[in-house]
Amino acid sequence: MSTVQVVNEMLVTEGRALKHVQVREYVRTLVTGAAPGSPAPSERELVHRFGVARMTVRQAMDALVVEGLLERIPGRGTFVARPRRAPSRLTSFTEEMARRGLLAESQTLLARREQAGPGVARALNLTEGDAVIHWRRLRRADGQPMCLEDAYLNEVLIPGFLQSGMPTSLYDALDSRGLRPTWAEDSINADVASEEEAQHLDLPAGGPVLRHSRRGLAGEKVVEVSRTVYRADRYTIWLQVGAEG
Amino acid sequence: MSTVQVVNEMLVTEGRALKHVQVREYVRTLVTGAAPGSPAPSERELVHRFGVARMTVRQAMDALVVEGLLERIPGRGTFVARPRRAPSRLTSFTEEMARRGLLAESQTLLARREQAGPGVARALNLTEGDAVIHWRRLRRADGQPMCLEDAYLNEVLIPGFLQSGMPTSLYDALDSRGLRPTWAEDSINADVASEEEAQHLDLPAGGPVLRHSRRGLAGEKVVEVSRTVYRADRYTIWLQVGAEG
DNA sequence: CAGTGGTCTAGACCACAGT
DNA sequence: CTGTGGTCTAGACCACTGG
Repeated sequence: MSTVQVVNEMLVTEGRALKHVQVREYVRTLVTGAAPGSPAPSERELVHRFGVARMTVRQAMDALVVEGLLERIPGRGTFVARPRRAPSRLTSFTEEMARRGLLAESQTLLARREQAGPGVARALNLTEGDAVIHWRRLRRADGQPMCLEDAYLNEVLIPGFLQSGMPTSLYDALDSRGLRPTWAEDSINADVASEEEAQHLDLPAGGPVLRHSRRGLAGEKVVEVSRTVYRADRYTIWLQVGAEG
Repeated sequence: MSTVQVVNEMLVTEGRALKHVQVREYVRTLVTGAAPGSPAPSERELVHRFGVARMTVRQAMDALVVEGLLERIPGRGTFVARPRRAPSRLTSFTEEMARRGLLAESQTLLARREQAGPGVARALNLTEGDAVIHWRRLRRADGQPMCLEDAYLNEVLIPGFLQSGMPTSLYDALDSRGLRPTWAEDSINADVASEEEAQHLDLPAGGPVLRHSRRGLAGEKVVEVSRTVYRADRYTIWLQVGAEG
C-alpha cells in the first residue's frame, strides 16, 4: 500500500467511500476482537450484502489477509488469523525501566515550540525553520539520574501538544493519537559527558556516557526524533536482532 | 468463448502454470537486478503480451508490490522499488565495514581451545569447564584499529575448527557449516578502556569505548558468544528496530 | 492530449471441504 | 450434493500524470 492510497482514503472520508474500503472496514469491525479461527463472512455473502461484484469483495479481503488479520482456507472459508508475530512494539523509557523493576521518573527541563535546526529538520523530514516541539527531560530510575533526553516532534502531526498538558509517557501520548512509532532507526555510540550533561546526570565531566539517537516512525511518517545521553555505569541497552526468535 | 476455455486447459496441462504466476515471474526476472526507479512494463502492455485480462495482470503485479519489489505511482506507472527492509541477516564485521566503504582487516591475537568459564558457559548453554574455542582478534578498518573482539564458540558444534586454518570471516565459516546465526541477543554499553585494550586500540587508557556483547543463535543453538570493545571515536552502531519498515 | 494505475462489473469454470 | 475460495474474462469509467 502506498502513500497515495492513504491519501485516497483520507479524501474519501470527506466524500463517498470507495466500495472496497466500505467492505474492508465492515469486515474489520466484525473481526477485531473475534477469537482466532472464527469464520469471517463468505465472499458471496458480502457480495449480496453490499451489492457489489465479487472482485470488489476480494480486493477488500485481500487487504485484510495481507495485514495478517484474516486467513483464507480454500474450500472452507475465511477465518480470523492468529497473530503471526508478537507485535514488536518499541518500548518507552517508562516501560523499559518497569521491565527492570525500577520506578521511572521524569523531570521536564524544557518544553517549547522551536524552529527546526538543520539536523532535526532532516531527521523529521521537514525544512529548516519549520515548527517543532522540543521536549527535554531528565529521567531518573529509583531516584537516580539515568539519562537526559531531547525529543523533537513534528508540530504539524501533534497539534496542541504543548497546551494539552505534558503526559508522563511520550509513547502513550502518541499512541492516543494513533502515532505510536512501530519501528525506528537507531544509532548508538559511546562518548564523554559534556559539562552540562555531567551536571544533570551527577557525573564528573568527561565521564563515559552512552548516546542513543532514534528516529521513530509510524508507517512512513517520522513522528519522533530523540537524542538521549545515558550514564554509562547505570545503563546497558539490550536488544534482540534478526528474526526467527 | 468455449475456445478460450480449451486454450486455458491446454496451457494448464502443459506447464501447470497459472497465468498470473507466469506474468508475475516474467516481471520478476525483468525487475531483479534493475535499478530502483526503473519502470516495469505497464499493465496494458502485459495484457497484450500475454493475452490475458487486466485483472490477471494486476493480480501478478499486486503480489510483487506486496513483496516490496515494485511500487505503483498512479498516473505514472509501476517502478522498481528501493529495498524497504534492512537485511534480516546478521552482518559480520567484514560486511559491516564493507557497507561503510572501509577495508576490514583482522589480526589474530589468540586462537585456542579453552575450558569455558562461568560466564561463557552460561551464555553458550554449556557447563563450566566444557571445551570452547576462544578467538581473539584485533580488527582494523582502513588500517586504523577499530575494535578488539573475543569470540567463543562451542567446540562440539564446530569440530576441527582450529585445525582447518582460521578463516577471514567467522560468519562465513559458520555459514559453510550451516551454523550462521540468524538472530542474536545483544547488549551494548559505554565504558572506559582498560590498559590492555587501550594499548591494542591505540587509545589513551581510560578513553571512552563502546562494549558490545552478542549471543548469536542459529535456530535454537547458541553458536557464538562474543565481546567486542570498540573505539568510541570511530564506531557507531546503526540498527533498525521494529517491523513494517 | 494519450497513457497510467485505481476502481468496478457480471458473469464464468475450477479444485476442494464438508455433509 | 452445496458452498467455499482461486482463477479468469472483457469490457468500463475515473483521476491523475506527462508532453
